[in-house]
Amino acid sequence: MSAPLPAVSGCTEMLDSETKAAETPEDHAEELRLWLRLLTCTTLVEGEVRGRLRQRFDVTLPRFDLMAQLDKAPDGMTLSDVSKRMMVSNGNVTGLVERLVESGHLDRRTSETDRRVQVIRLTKLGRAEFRRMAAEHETWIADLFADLTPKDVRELMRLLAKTKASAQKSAARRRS
Amino acid sequence: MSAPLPAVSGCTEMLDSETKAAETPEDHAEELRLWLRLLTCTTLVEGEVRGRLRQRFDVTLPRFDLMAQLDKAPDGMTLSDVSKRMMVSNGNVTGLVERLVESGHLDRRTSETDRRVQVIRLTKLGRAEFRRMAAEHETWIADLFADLTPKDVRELMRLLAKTKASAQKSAARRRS
DNA sequence: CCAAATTGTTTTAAGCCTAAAATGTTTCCT
DNA sequence: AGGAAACATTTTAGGCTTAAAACAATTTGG
Repeated sequence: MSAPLPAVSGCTEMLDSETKAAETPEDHAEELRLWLRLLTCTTLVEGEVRGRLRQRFDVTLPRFDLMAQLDKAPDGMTLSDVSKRMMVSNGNVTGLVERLVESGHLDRRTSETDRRVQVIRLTKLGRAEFRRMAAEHETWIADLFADLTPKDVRELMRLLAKTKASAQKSAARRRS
Repeated sequence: MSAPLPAVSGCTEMLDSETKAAETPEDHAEELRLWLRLLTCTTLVEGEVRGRLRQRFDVTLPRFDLMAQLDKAPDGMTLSDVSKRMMVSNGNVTGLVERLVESGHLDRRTSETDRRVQVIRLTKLGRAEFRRMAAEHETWIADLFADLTPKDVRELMRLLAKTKASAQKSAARRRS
């Protein structure tokens, strides 16, 4: 539709692209490019945030992310909840929590009504440190996205919501 | 400007938000939400692609990404080039290449004009396997983004380009 | 009631990833 | 020429991440 492709696809000119669409090896180069650009943006921002967190607070991004989840849940969360929210594996959370309990940022206890469940919370220290980091973090993000107008931001939010829904649908389709 | 904030910022009503902008503790909640949504989308798609690559081809995403870089460079690339393109650390590439040479997908040789430099290329096997994977990969991406119209895709490309430029500028600002 | 399925978590094995230090090579400058 | 700076890569130490298997506790359906 727009970008010229390198002379790779060996198909000859389509005479009737409308009616023969189903038989054409479809061109998804645009979607591919979109995915790469999405990934680039995320990698870029994530790398910056990671580096600043390390330099300023000597903390890793996964630890910060975990604390961010807990900050929104004053009554604590189960490990499964955290793992779903963060979209990482269960085993990953186990280790992360271990280290944060060790450093005094988290409190972990077994649920009294279901002894399978571990409930974790921020400690006073953990909450205080997180708030300090979060405040600065917000300014970094603002700076990283500074060239976007409020309209750009709104539009991106809308399109990314649509993207997320599309991807979730596709993922569900595969699982079924 | 748009979303109501929880009663956290203790400042009283602004009478003149235009002229006093510099003194207000600024609200960057929208950018923060945008960042989280961007991250969610990427994580979602990345997770799907990772899982499908493993199931269908028993290959990891980083290996696939590295082969994708090399497929575009028939004359090979240096490790530094690869590391810059992939936006990962040098040491990371060293290990990745090691394993791919081991499995017969990559060929690595020391440059004859500069003995510091290692040039890597896809082997015949590596190229063939990559092409097979890439063809399928493209259909996965198309499916994951299927609900986006061509216009959505164009608009996202534009806005993400702007986002990338903004983030790069911010990162450069910090490094200087 | 009790076996089977389900759920929540941890463990394991392997690989990915980073920052920083170390190593080897080339270039630059006087 | 010869030492300093720059460059490309590897090594190191530590942490992150995953999938799959193992374990423990609860729920479910005969």
